[in-house]
Amino acid sequence: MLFSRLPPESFDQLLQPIDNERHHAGSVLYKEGCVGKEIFSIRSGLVKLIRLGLDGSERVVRLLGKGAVVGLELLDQGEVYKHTAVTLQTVDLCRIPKVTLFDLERHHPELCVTVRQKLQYHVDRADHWIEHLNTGKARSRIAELLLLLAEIGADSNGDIELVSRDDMASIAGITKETASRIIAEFKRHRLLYRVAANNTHRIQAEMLRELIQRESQSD
Amino acid sequence: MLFSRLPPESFDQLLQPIDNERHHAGSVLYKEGCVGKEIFSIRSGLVKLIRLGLDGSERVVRLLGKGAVVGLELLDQGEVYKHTAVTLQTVDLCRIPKVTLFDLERHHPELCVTVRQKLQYHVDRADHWIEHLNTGKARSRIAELLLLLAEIGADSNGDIELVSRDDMASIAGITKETASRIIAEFKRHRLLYRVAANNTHRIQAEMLRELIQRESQSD
DNA sequence: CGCGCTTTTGATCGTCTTCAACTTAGGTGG
DNA sequence: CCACCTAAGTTGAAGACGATCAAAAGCGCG
Repeated sequence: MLFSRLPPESFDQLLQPIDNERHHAGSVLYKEGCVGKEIFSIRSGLVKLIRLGLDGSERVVRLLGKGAVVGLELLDQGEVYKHTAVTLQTVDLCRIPKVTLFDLERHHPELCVTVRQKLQYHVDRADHWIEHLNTGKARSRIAELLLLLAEIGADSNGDIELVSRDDMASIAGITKETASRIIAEFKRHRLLYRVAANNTHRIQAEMLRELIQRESQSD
Repeated sequence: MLFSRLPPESFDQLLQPIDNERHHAGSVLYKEGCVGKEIFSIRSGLVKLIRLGLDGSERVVRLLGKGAVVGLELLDQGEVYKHTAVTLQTVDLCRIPKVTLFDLERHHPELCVTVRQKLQYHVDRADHWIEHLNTGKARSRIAELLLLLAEIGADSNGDIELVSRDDMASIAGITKETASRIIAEFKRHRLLYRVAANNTHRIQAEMLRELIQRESQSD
């Protein structure tokens, strides 16, 4: 994670502690516009970053999993968070005070590069979001979403936990009804099926990719 | 720009030069997937970053103007560019070899923070893109686009240079015909009008914002 | 078991896409 | 300087896709 390249003794005399925490699904890590002093490194589970519209509607702008760091905007850009961060599953994370990061950075300048890489990851994810989750027909977008979930949120078996239809809708820029219909269609065609009592699902990644290709060439 | 906080003498003995260049509209700065050794700091004019789809279609993922730096992915992330960068207008820029940046960074560790801020800017722009240019009805999106152009690309009079209908379409995730119709409608309602022989236009920012609000509450 | 919430499904409606024809603008060469 | 050519933009008509509204079904939980 963020500090994996630092020697253990660097942590001996920190002014503020780095906490490990476990959150259940639906926990709000922080809110858009609120002053904050902590960033979060995700050890496991999925977190969504959302923006609230004037009318109260929410738009998901990023899904982040293991290894990602959220709240980095606090470092270079003022004291308020730019998104609301909500856990989508049970999430294990480190809560890192911003001052702690500054402390460590003073003795380990190379940490700045690590942070930059974490930021670059956000850029890459955002670009991918625009290109794949907000482009093309609804069917393709949901297919892309399933592939994304498999990429960043798969368990040891490669299985995924589906997000709510509302979240799917807000991710893909469609309505929850459309999302529901498409998921139902995918299940009927066996592109997606449940493998446990909870909402653990398995996807046919290759067939989903073929579907995406078909949809785009017909346009 | 990127080096504004560095002392002038830092540039005396650089191994490689920093060039100032002027490009006309339609110039390709670099291509997605190509190995590159230079980043670009924009002094004036607009640049688009695009991603190419499997079918040859292009998707604009960012518009950048004065002060933005493009190609930063080379620093932390391998040697190839992740987008194709194309100038939309006459653009003045600095071409900065990546090794030069590393050189300078060695003697000026604070430069790393500056780079981080430039990256954070990309994240902010990408989030804004998702929230405003890829959400809601086509009319709102085009209105948002005009506001964006005014924000990052306005001249000293606050006037903007319109982008092509194709670019509008690729930015907002709609078709060029729809973009054309909406621009025509805006002109009819005097939300937008030409102020010179070239395509310099003036917008009624406040009325556009009202339009956006109206559209979203009726959903 | 009943309550509330999410999901599903259906029917209708509106927006945007698509395809095609036409117009305009810009650039080149006669 | 104008005729021509090509690319960009405009406009219309048709149809598709997704949104919307409404109702029913499924599900978790007290």
